[in-house]
Amino acid sequence: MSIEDKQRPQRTDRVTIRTVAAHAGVSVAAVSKVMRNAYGVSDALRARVTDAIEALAYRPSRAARGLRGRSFTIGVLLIDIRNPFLPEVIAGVNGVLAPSHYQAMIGVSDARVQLETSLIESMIDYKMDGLILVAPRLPSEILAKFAVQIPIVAVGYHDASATAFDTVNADDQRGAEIAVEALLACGYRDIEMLSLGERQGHAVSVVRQREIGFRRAMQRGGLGSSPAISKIPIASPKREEAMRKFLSRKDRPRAVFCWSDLDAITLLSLAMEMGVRVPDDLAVIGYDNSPTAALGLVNLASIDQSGRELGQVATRALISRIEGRTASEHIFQIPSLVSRNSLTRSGSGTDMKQG
Amino acid sequence: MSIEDKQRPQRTDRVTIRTVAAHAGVSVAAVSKVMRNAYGVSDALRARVTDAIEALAYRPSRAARGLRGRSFTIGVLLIDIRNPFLPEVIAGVNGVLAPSHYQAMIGVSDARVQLETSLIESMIDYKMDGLILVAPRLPSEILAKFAVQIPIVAVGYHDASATAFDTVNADDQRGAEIAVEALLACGYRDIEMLSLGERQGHAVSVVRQREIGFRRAMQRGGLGSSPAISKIPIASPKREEAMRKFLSRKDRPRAVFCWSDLDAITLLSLAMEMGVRVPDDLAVIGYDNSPTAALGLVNLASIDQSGRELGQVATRALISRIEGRTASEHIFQIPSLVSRNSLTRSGSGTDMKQG
DNA sequence: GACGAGTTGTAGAACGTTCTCCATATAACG
DNA sequence: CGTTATATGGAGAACGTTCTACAACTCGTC
Repeated sequence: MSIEDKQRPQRTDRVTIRTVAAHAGVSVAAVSKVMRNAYGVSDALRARVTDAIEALAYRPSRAARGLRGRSFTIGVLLIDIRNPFLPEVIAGVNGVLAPSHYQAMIGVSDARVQLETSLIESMIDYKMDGLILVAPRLPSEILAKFAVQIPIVAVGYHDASATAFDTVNADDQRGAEIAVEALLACGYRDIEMLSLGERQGHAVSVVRQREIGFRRAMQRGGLGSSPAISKIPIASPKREEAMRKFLSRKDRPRAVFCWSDLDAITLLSLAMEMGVRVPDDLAVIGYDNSPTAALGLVNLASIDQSGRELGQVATRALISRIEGRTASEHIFQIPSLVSRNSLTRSGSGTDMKQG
Repeated sequence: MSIEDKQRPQRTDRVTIRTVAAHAGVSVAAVSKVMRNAYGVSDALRARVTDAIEALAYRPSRAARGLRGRSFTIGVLLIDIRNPFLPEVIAGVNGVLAPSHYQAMIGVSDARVQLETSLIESMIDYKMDGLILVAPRLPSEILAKFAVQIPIVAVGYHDASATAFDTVNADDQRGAEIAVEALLACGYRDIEMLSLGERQGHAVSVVRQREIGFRRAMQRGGLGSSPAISKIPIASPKREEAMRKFLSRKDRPRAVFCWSDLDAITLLSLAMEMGVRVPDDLAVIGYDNSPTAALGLVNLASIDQSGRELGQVATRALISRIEGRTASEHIFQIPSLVSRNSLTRSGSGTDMKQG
């Protein structure tokens, strides 16, 4: 039993930059230069190297790259993977990234601050080139601290005063206003908002922004100085319970604006079960214009904020930041209303857009 | 202008293993040993090092780790992020991983073989410790080739003869059988399956497996040797078109089994729009038991395969493989029926489980 | 009091890139 | 022909870990 017999695990001897260099008869540095198409490479050399790369099917190690320079990977952090709005954002990100040499790696934090922190740290430790955080929970100061180490773009995070990172948002205040205006236009006066009962809802969260917009539009419409906002728990047994309670209230409002389709759709469903007619007894308007809302069976009017576009814009912003921009950008998108039967019987099918 | 003036970008001098070693007054190797809790560390040394780690808030670089040893990251590859079945799998994966020191990074291939390949390669290049592929499109030989380089567990990929990687599946044949048996039990005889029109549907795909199960159960029930299976395109304009056509067919069957809730729900919706009553004119049963199916508004009977559990089982299998197992495992889960109104009026609410 | 066995710590070579200098070749110009 | 600029290729030091050898030290034990 010689030492050689210690079977090295699975040494599938990798094709490294050295292999390529040897095969092409040039130096390692030369290959690296070609890869990064850096300055100082003749056409002849480039050809030789690219041929060798092709012939050997060489792929640079992302781990090694990250150790020294770029990893050509951007991290995307999702608060939650169940909300149908988020896949749209991913689709936007992937769409922009596809033709580039960047790739996206996604982490899911399940809305837990601790996991969120550790995922961001991991992504930094992986030397990813930049981060897109979708609706992060962490406070702005902490994000700023991270942003020193890695370019960051936050989506669905309202902090236009942040200087260390960029933000990309739909104008959630305006979205809520549009919702209220639509309800007013249909003649409803007794309107309430169903919002999210967060443990720690900072002002930066989209939910709070929608509340602000709701209040403002209500006041502007002359409907009292402190319009009613009910908080619905996020977890499943209490959530339905709260909705049922809402639906069976004697002073139930005539119309309701839900912070998310997720809630609006469940509400619609419970309403049907409990014999509350929509929109005759209760008009409902949601947020996100999710695929389910568009189903004829559901037919939920909703505010559309095009997650896809948000993802695209965020990705472009991130890349420009990776490539050197230092001044922060804060981009706003204007949402629009998609009117459907839950708002008014006549609203069926027609998508009336509003600026 | 001296050379020093060339502002180094953002040198946030990182706390490295060397910093920790210096702070604790020990060697780099000692710190590494403590990190990996390797053999040959005294309690005193361990204490000194852990204190230093704590004090400096040291985090090992994942990039550097990957270069030499483990990266403590596992990659999850999703074919598609829109199918509501997939978030469940992720939840299962994250649940098992949470207490460990592993972390999941997710890639989304959008069902494109090329992107799938390049994502797998990227994950290998990142020196991830293992891969969970959910419903991959690549042929078994290619997966086997990858499996030489990195431990792989495939979920929703029926190849029990694979020796290079593990598979974790719900028994999709049995699931389809259960669906057909339920329809038969309700007295339906004229049954058709709505399947997926894939470009390249290999036998390993869950869809084909469900077709096989469908055929077998139909034959066993004495309903002809080649029962009808309609293929529905996956892309959006043609998809609805095909469903409308199906619904308006003169020889439309009395009951239909859909390969996925995704299709079943859209079908339900279109049926309502076109005045086809469910289940009176047409009974419908789906697959996946997605959250939307459970809505009172939708009330779709469906085969439940617990994506969460699949994710958990796959993760455990992967970890055991990472830690040395070489014999391949092929795990099967038995799905169950969740009966609802789309199957029969009386089915409302009660979840009748079947083995 | 020499020798093996066991324990604890360290030096230093990987790992696969990037990137800063530096060396050489060629061109341009007086 | 000498001098200077410019283009092209290469050497070799990082980057932050892991991990194999090996050194040093402590005990028994003969």
